[in-house]
Amino acid sequence: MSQTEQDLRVLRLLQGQPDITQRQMASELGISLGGLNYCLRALVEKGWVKMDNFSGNPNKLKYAYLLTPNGVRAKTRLTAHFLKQKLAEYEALKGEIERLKTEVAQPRGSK
Amino acid sequence: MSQTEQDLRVLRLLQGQPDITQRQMASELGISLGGLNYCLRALVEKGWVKMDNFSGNPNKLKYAYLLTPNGVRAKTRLTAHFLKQKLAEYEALKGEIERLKTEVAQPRGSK
DNA sequence: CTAGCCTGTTCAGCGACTGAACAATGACAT
DNA sequence: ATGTCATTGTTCAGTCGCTGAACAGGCTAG
Repeated sequence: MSQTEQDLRVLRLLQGQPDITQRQMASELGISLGGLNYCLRALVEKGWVKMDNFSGNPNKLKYAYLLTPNGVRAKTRLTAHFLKQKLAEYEALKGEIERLKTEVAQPRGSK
Repeated sequence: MSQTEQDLRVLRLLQGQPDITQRQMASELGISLGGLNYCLRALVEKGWVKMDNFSGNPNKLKYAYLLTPNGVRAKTRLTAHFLKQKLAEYEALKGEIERLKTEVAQPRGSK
């Protein structure tokens, strides 16, 4: 999976559910905790996600992961980008599948 | 891309064109020369591909990359495997595309 | 106060590469 | 023969996106 696609999946998850633990995110996306932390850090670095202390207590470990305005814009842009890309993929798969069917039906070297 | 899919792409390339340079292969597959060499080495290690000196001269650098009998069997098996997987991917993409269309049409936070 | 649980953080290691340098060979011109 | 050059495969340090495991800080129940 490409990094930008992973980004979009995280953004989608957070927009619907800002108060979610990193472990829940990781499980939802099917990756490890360390891996998710790595992705999330990159999103914060890009300014797309902000980690806010939950309920205003400065010493709590639990965070809310909020999309910044730039994050919302990025999500819209990425969504459009992947819609386009996935439509192309879809068409490409048709051809790929036909080719595979042919090869399975008539393997070279068969008698 | 998964390693096994990359394997299949290399096998397909070689079955059609055993006398091809590593640079041509890399270019065809859209990866670097070092990367292709890495993949190819793994295929030789698995016994799916044999590197033969071209034209019987033991000191030539140019090789022919031949599929072994096991290589041919592996290619058939992988082809069937990916046919099945890609049909599933195809179905999954339909849903994914519909979801993306909805999000593009009705972005959250729009007035 | 202590034990246990839930948080996020960190880090060594790994797989699949990239990019660049390198080395061996053959062909060609001088 | 000798020097140059293009063409080949090989090697290696470094990067990226992770995994799995250990770690540390804070809350809650007993």
